[in-house]
Amino acid sequence: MATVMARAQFDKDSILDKTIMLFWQQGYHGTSMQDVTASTGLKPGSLYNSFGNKEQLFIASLERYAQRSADKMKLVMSHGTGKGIVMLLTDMVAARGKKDYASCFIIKTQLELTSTEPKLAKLAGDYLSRTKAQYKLAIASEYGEALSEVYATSVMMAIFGIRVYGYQQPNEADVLESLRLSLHWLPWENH
Amino acid sequence: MATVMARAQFDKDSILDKTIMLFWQQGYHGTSMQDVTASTGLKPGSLYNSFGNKEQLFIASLERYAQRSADKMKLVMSHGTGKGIVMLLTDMVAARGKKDYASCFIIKTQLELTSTEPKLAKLAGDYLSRTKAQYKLAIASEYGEALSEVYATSVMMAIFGIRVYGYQQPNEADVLESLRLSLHWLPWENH
DNA sequence: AGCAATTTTGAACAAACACTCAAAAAGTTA
DNA sequence: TAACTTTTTGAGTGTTTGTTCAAAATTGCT
Repeated sequence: MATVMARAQFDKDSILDKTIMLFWQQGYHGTSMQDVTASTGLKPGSLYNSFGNKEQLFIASLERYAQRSADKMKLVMSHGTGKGIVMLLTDMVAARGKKDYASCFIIKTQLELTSTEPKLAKLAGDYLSRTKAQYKLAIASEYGEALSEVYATSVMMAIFGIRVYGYQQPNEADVLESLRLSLHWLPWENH
Repeated sequence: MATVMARAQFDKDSILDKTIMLFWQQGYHGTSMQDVTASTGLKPGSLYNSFGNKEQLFIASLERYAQRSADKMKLVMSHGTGKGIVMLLTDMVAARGKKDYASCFIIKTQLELTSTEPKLAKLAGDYLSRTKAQYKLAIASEYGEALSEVYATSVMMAIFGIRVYGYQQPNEADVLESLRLSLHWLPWENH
């Protein structure tokens, strides 16, 4: 069986990076496949030939985004659990100021699609569960098993708080001070 | 000028209560006007004659929801600021367990529509700002002006955390314990 | 160069969308 | 009851939606 085939003329990953931005900012129902063809330059036929349909394209986008988040978390946490969490939270607080701020793609998916696209929402929920499990594991090794569940819960809730509160453009120092108060067990830098 | 007119055969508010449920659960883009006619029993003509268009119907729904939230907050806080906040947060944690849990309509609106329907997202953002301002005012009178900004920020972030984390169906006791730790200055009941 | 497989094209599709409107029905006053 | 106004009806508007497909172009291999 000869392996004779023509290669695609575009890079799937760079297409996904563009659809991530669309779905992330506009949501699943708020993004049309024509938005996608306009943004990527792909014709409908190529798009469907490569990615199947809208749902599968969304799943591929979400997976790529989640993988990147997980990679970043792993990298930062290698500096130590407490220090790593402080760095991650600080980064999230800083991201809030940027223009076109769009919270977190996974969180937005969970909120938007729980009722209308439960299959996609479950995907998002699973990513969030896995993230929490990773935090718990890391926290357990540095702060002990007993506290790890409640501490991991606190971290997750703090992340959700930051990501949603970001839209309000609150004072950065106030948010950081609030986090310092809430997560007093983390090794915040003295200021 | 004689006031001669036929009265509507339905109650606007009870129609709005039904559209609130639709928009709240499915979002703006995820809800079609046909969903609305199916759910309310109204024919398209009646619907448009009474509420204008989809955007205006959504605004009316959001306003009614926000008014109810504000009323409840005012009522509960009349028992005292600290006690009131504890009661509100405890209620939110309890709501998380119910089936068809759908976070908070206002928060979901902010996340879904910031990019595609900025006018509607701004409405939601304004409600959240007003809510925070009320918390700050109440906190200032019981805990002092100096702490009120950071404490109010903490409360808002805790609310966002609870409302999003609710989808994960976490252990209720863990969430409450995490809140007790984070908002240690509130008068939590001993347990 | 020539063949076979894949990819690209873009016009076209049915379904769903937000919304309209002329005619019929119903309500209010006199 | 009659006159007047508003409301209800539901088929129908044009547009946008997600998706398809036969034909053309491109690619890899011999």
